[in-house]
Amino acid sequence: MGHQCCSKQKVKRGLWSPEEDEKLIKYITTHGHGSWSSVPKLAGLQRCGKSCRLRWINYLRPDLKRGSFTAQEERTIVDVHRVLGNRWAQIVKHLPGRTDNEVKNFWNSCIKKKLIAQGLDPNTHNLLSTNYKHNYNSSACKLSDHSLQQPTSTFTANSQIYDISTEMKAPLTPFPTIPPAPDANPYYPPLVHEFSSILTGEYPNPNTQAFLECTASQSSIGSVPISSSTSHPSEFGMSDESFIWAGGYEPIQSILPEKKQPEQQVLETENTNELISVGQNMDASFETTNLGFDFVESTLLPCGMYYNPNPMDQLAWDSGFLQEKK
DNA sequence: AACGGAAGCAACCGCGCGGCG
DNA sequence: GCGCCGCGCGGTTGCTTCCGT
Repeated sequence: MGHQCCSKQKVKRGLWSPEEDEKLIKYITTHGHGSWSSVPKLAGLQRCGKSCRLRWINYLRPDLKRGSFTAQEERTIVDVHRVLGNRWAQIVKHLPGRTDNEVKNFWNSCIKKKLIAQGLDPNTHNLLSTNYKHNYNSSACKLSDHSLQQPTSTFTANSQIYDISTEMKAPLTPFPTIPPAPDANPYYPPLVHEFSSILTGEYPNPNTQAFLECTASQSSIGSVPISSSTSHPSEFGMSDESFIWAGGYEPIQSILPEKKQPEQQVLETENTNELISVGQNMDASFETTNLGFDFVESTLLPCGMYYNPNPMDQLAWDSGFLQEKK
């Protein structure tokens, strides 16, 4: 049975041939898609409009990013999914060049299994029972596990800023309980409660200390430094890859930050691809601050905790400079 | 080399929503 | 208000490729 939209036509189904692709590309790049239902006829295709639309959006669009997901994209997906659930169309808005279908497939084929293998319920992102985890361990994804070894999160405050305001499934419930520390869970690396103490700690690499002191000393609310950073680890001879966040799992209660102008928060992140994309995400988030929501600084943690990341933390998270890799 | 199961991914299906007459 | 239509979305299917035996 064909689609409703094309029940009167004889339509082809299944995989698209290169010739069909060519016809569709040629038509849309020349005329735009307009009404999808009329595209097949006008483009000379024996397909239904729905199929044309899907083919264009998921495969032929020129702005698509091909190739496997990066660790950063993976973290973004997890972060946003934690807030939105399976709303792929919303999730994919935070992954330029990706399609909802692609993200959905990636989630189902890989991330979901990774989360389960780590003892996390992929639906709720909360801890699973031991038995459940055990039962799924054997089916863990065999794809690259870079994200398991090196946290590279953007922490996507942008997506959560926007989506919390408009689409959050449940209200934030700050700190019902503090869960035990998961074992080096890459999806939920610890956050910055001990950030300020780190600043006064001792580091084998003096550059680390210098960088931390320089970049995170602007101001603070409570024990949480609120700062903008104009520095980059590389300026202190630090390699992005040489540091990872590996602290304890100690969430911090959200403290509403001072209202800050978005421009003040923009990081200079041109030095690595990783940080460039951080900057892009941050820029996107700043746009949403125009909406005037009070919780623009909030983001979610597992188990209903939340925390307000600031740009310094964002950078810290991504470059992983807070502690040296063992 | 052959086979079977698992994984990956493109495409389909059905439903809900919004615009319009 | 109602029905129709087109579109977009999320879930699912099924084909292809990969990988271990």
